[in-house]
Amino acid sequence: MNKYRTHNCNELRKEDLDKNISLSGWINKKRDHGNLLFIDLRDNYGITQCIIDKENKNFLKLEKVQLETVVKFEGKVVNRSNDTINKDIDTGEVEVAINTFEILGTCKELPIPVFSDQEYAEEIRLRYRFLDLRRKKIHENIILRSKVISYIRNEMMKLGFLEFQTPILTSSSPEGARDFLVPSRLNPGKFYALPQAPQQFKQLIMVSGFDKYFQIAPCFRDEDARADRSPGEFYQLDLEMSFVEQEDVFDVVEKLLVNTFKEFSNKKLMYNQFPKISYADAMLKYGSDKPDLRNPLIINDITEIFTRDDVSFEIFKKLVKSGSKVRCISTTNTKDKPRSFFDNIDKWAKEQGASGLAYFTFEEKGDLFAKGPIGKFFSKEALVEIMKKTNSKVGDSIFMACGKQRDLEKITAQARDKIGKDLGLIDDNIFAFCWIIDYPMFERNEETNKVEFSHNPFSMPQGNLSDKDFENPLDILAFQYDIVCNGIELSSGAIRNHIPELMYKLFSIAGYDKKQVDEKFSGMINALSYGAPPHGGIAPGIDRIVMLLANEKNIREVTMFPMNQNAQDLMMNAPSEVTEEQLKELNLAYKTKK
RNA sequence: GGGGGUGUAGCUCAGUUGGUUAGAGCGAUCGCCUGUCACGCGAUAGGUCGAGGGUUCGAGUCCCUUCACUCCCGCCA
Repeated sequence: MNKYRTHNCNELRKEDLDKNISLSGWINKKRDHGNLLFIDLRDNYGITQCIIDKENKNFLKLEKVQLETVVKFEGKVVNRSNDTINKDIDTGEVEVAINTFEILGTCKELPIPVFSDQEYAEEIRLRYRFLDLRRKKIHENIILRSKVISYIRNEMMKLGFLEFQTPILTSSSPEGARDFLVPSRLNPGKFYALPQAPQQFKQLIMVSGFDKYFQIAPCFRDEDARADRSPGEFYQLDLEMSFVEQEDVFDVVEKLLVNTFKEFSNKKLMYNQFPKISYADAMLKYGSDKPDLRNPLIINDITEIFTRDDVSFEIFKKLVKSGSKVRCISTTNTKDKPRSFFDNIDKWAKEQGASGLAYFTFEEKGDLFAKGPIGKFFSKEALVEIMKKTNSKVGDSIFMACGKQRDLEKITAQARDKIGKDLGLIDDNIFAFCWIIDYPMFERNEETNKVEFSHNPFSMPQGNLSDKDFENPLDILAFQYDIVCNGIELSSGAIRNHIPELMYKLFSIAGYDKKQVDEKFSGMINALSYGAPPHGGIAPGIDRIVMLLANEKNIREVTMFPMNQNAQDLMMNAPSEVTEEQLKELNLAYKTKK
């Protein structure tokens, strides 16, 4: 028999009445009636009410024991009278009459209570993460994460994928995020990098003939944190398949995600087959390549309106003449919204650094007219044209902004979210997935004016490219795709370029000559020239999937031991200083910043 | 690197126009209480008001600087 327990704290039922049992766990809560003491004993599995009274010689000692002390109780399972049954816990029909107890682990005064629904400052939660993790909600989130990962792993194996580990110490790559570097003791002056993703390795696995690979892969990027982005490390379901086209990858991932989300959430899926939206369409209609499709609002381009003679909104007309565009959002039946609704949105837009959002409402009093501060600048005919372009009717309102394309996309995308939320148009009980496809291969860096890879340099360009196509590299599309859910980017992937000559060509457009490519990507480019299968894959973010399933807005709520915004682990005290000897051994010296 | 928010007891927070000794709930300690499940009742302890400087007869409150945490922008192929 186990020394500590015969049952866990969620096991005892009516059938166990009169049994002599032992339980071990944490003292979750005490209710001390002076001569009668109730103790809720908690472990990973649940809670059992235990009871002792003054007749027992241990009563006075137990009365003094602190919350969160780890104890072992020996006692008898006894019945609860009908009026004292607790339906909120699984063991609520019985309780344990304590005979003896033993303290297994003492507990000092708590810096944060474990038994409480209160919110606490993150700093203290992270410092005492082991206490925080005892609390119900986050404890369940972490268990959910474990179950989701097991489920995914199981599904992947059923689909014929093999799981492989790839190196954590690898080489720095010139593209992408900032690397975490690790000095090499045996190779002075040289550094490993932690992988931003096992990108090259998974392609090499395909070249090695393994056909279908997956891994719950740690990825390391030294970039600043956000609510949905941990600093340091995160996990991806990294997968890659040989002899596939884009649609084959879509099939696998779509089924996997639909099954996973149906298994672990009661929320409805808006689409069982994810709609496919081209990058260009997404940028126009949603101003973003991660649109929240729960939000029905759509952005329209009405630049043309401002070239008409019967429109006299001179500020916009002038800007349009010098190359700016005008885009708008139409809201349904908002004519009765108070003035403050419109002004708040305009004010909000100014706070976002835009020049504001102009607005008016289509109204009819015998004749069609636009109500609002700028309504008078539009003729009836112009209004009809706007209604046509935006699919609006009388009673609807138009919010518009004017600017350079990129700024305009940004502010209208934010405005779409803001107005959608303000109008209550977003159903929180829905998951709306979509694919974003047809990403451009290259984009122009606005600062340097250089052509750069817009996403992954290893992606396969679309079409049979002739030399002529390379004269306009910005027009080349890639077999590159993202999955988005409720406005959160869940993953990105691509069909890879497995043809070395084509790879050199594309890299040359981004300003890398053959020698540089050979140096930087030696492992890959070399491998591709020894018989590489066509292949492609994707890498859904595990943390964000669990975040959506757990209905959390912050990734730290589904991460066991996260770092804070400054990439510090407050519990383990990382990063920390190292000794002179350690630095010397690594041939390192550092300069103080000043 | 930049912008916003927050910082008062171990924890969560209140603190009016600048005005006497800075409060509450939970937790801790002590006492009372035999059916609670957020048990109840009474008492006690617990504070460099994030830090530094300034204005003022007087600063938790106003001003400046700075630190920490957080959200956002940049960044994140």
